[in-house]
Amino acid sequence: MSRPNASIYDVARRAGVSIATVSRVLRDSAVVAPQTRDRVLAAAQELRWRPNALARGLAGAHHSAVGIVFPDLLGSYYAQVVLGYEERAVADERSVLILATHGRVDTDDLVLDLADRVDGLVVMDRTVSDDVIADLERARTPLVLLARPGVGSTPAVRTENAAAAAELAGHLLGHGHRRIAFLGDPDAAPDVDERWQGFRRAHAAAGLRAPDKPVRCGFLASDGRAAAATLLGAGPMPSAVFCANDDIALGVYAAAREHGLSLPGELAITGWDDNPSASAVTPTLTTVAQPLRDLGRRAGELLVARIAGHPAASVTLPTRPVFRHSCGCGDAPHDSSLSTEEISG
Amino acid sequence: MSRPNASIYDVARRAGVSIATVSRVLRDSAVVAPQTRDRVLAAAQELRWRPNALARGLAGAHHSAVGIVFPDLLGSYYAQVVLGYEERAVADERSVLILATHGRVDTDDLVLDLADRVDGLVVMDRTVSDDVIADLERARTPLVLLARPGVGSTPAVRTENAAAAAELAGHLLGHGHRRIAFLGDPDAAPDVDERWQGFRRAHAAAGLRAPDKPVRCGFLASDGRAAAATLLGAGPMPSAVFCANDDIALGVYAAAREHGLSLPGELAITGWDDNPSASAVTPTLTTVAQPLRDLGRRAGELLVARIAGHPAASVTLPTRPVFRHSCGCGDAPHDSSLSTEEISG
DNA sequence: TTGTATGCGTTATCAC
DNA sequence: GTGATAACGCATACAA
Repeated sequence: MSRPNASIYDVARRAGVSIATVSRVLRDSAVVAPQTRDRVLAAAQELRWRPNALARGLAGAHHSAVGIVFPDLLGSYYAQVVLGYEERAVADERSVLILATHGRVDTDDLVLDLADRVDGLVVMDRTVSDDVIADLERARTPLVLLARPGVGSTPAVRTENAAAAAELAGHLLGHGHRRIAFLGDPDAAPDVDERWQGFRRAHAAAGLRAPDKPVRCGFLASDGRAAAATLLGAGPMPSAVFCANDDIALGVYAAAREHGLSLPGELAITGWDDNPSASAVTPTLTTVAQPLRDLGRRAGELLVARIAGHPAASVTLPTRPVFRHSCGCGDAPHDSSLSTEEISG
Repeated sequence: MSRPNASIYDVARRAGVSIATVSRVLRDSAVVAPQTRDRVLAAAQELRWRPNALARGLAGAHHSAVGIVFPDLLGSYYAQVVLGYEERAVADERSVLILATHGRVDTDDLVLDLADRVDGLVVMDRTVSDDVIADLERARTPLVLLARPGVGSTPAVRTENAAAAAELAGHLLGHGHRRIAFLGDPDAAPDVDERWQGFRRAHAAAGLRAPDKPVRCGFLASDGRAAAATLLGAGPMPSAVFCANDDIALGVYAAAREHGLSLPGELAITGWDDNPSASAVTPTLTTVAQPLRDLGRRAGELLVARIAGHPAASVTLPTRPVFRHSCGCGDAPHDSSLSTEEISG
């Protein structure tokens, strides 16, 4: 709204046509005589006219924009997902509005406001209350859930967690580990909860007893470091640590070194995400790769489809354990095959 | 645009008042009789009415939104800055639109489109051509530059680079290093260029000869790793590596280990940014801390001021070298004082 | 204190 | 092919 700019009327006048014609050439809809078209284009150019997005939206009943709500951008996870989403949205000629909830509590109103400015919305994790989700659905706002289970008829885009977690935990168990700590907060995100479930399932499948509860901590390296410091400082030491993500795992590396523990000999460690740094640290980190960028992209795709009125079904993207050195594997790290095929429905 | 919703007319009718009155209570502007106000509020509630953002913007000639253009969100840098910006914008009741340029070349049009949907714009690095910057200024779009020099009367928010780089390089020189490689691409970002200048200045000040040119590489750990692999594989080995950011430095750690080099004994390393992982790796990384979140916040602040019509001057935020172990310092890491006071103008 | 009327800059439905 | 003109939903002078 910075330009006290030319309007469609000015262009029409200068080109000697009506605004209807200007609108037509602008959207190259309908048939316009080539020479008329050229005159309009020339006039628009000379006046440096750019159609007003607000007016266009009001008249056309659409924003040409989509939104996404996420907790924050710390760590490598959200940034990648958001980037994939943005890419898809822009490819569809839509602007993307973001809303980070941080630790804010008054989030509901912000989300509702955001919803008023877009044609559709992607909501990650548990950033938005189920009440608001329901309100939005009731108001017919096209919605796609990301990294959280679908509710009602709202589709969700997710990555597979439980099976991969079970495979990874089973692998650790196979290495002979009998005291494996789980670092991460199942209540912090649905994904973590599913990893925790898979972790327990692997123990059960092996006829072993999993720890009663996880060692709860945040998603950052500093969180993992603090949690590990406590863990390693008291009580019976675990021989392995299953971390909810790579950042946490990296924090555990630091804590383990401070305790003079050799890795993976005295402490095996696994992460999740396959960060760029996962393959750069020593020992290289055994983790689970997941298509973060695609995750965002698919969410954008589903949303665009819903906006167009097409039905959209939930999708679960496959994940893949990547065995490197930190779990105790030797010099021949190998990748597992996909833990799951892509699932629709 | 999902709700075939109630309009201000519906609310007015239901409350038995005119739309002007509804508008008044909505913005609680002017004086409205308490009981009238209550009736309107009740009607709005019952109809679940939410004012149309497009219509509001069109009538009021503003978007209540701001935008930001950045290259991507990889690494820890941009994400933090964007987060700070978003926070500030939302505090001002503005939505934030993002545009990542990735490697795209047709960026100019996207930026112009974005500009049509916001009240003001922040542009990072060299994501936008100077031509477009000029166009935007000419069109009176409030603009703030971020992590790049100001142009004309457009204010910029930056962090100090040259002095801190000189201090850091001088420190390395003080440790006795005589072959220090610079890893990073001065052409990739103005900040990197200034670090390169400071790096050279320190050599000159010590009467020593700096390398003729930098070892150019991208911003990611993988880039640093590849560059370091080449560097360490051929020619005379440097005894220290000055990296343009922490991610690059982490990549160098990996390459150094593959070459069997002990750190920092056989190779000293410094980074930039003070990532969360900088203090978690072994040896802890000597780097330069800069207030990323504030950087974004200040940009938002300046932009909001400009939008309000206030004059806004450029700002340079202070940075601070953090000496840890990777540069060869012993067990008593210490922080330097601020490299600069905050500078306005 | 409240209502009337007009403008904001498009799109789209009609005629011509 | 092109031109009037009515929405679109709200804000706001101007009246009352």
